[in-house]
Amino acid sequence: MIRDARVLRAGFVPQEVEHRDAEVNHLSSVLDPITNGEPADTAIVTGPSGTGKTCISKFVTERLREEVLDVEAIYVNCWRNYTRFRTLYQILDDLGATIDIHRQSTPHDELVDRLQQHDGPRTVVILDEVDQLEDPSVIYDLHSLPQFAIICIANKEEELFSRVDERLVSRLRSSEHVRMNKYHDEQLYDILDARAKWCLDEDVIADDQLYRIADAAAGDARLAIGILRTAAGKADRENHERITDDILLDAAEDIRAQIKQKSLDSLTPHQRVYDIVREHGPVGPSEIHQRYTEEVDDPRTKRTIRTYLSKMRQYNLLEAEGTSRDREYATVESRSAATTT
DNA sequence: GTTCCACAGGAAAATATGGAGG
DNA sequence: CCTCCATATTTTCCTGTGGAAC
Repeated sequence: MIRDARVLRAGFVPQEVEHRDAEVNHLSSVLDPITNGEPADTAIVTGPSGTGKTCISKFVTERLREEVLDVEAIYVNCWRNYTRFRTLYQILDDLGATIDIHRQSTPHDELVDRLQQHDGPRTVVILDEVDQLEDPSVIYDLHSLPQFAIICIANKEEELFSRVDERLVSRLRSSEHVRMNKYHDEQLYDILDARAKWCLDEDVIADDQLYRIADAAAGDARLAIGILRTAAGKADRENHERITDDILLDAAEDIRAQIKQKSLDSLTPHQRVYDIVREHGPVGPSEIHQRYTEEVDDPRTKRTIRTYLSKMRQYNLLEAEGTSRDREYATVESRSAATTT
């Protein structure tokens, strides 16, 4: 029943990108100078999750590599490589220039020097989730090297700009900016339909089911494809002829639970803090810490709890109201599968 | 207004953790 | 097993902010 499972996997780059012609062309035009061997500007791609930022960036660079012989593409996820050192190391590693770098004793500046001396083909560096970098100066490092074209991917441009210093802000403001919006339900349907045709046998899933997935995903393509993948996998394992509505419902729940669990897993065991906020409704920091201290063996200090809270805010698990003494934390209302009907 | 104080979050020092090499 | 080193986490110390009580 599943013809080609790759098509539904995360990170799959399709042959054709649906409904993103303008954005694809925009990004292509930024990289266009490379086809003549000239340096390209830095591009910034922003938009909410699941809008295809990573997808079109990879798509455009792959197409560029088909056109131009001498060009390399490097993809770095800054979420996983969130220090300046790691990011630079990752790039050098992909270039194959890390042979004699030992983490001891190699100063950061030498990594930049090493990149500068790199005289291979022109290289497009995709910095994904660049707003997760703890030290965004790595953008500056790369920005000054003409042999590297940079694509910065971030959720919100303001958050990106607020964290980099002045000189970089002014440079980034003048660079090309591709903004992505959430998909409409019909667009999402088209994407799902295309993937389903590729990956699944005919009649495994009905049109109206695809519509319902699109609806439940609320404009997030990654979520939508995840639901389809989970549903297809489950139907396959259980030897169903086709995807039933029950399976679909389960899959939608599974994916949401997975996403939340994934966020929770990346926190320390002291995530009890999250439970406290969930159980006691909107609540201020003092009360959180007080309750937390009572429930845990070796409590952390208030300052550390503040760090946890702000981390959970980043992960979209909590939201905060108020900026000073009036601040209260609450759990984020999870967009349920039944938001729209 | 003014004062007070809980709060946010940066910087740096202190401490825990992990992993390579003996 | 232990030691050493780098890295990761936590604590300490701190400044600036703005709501609340006066």
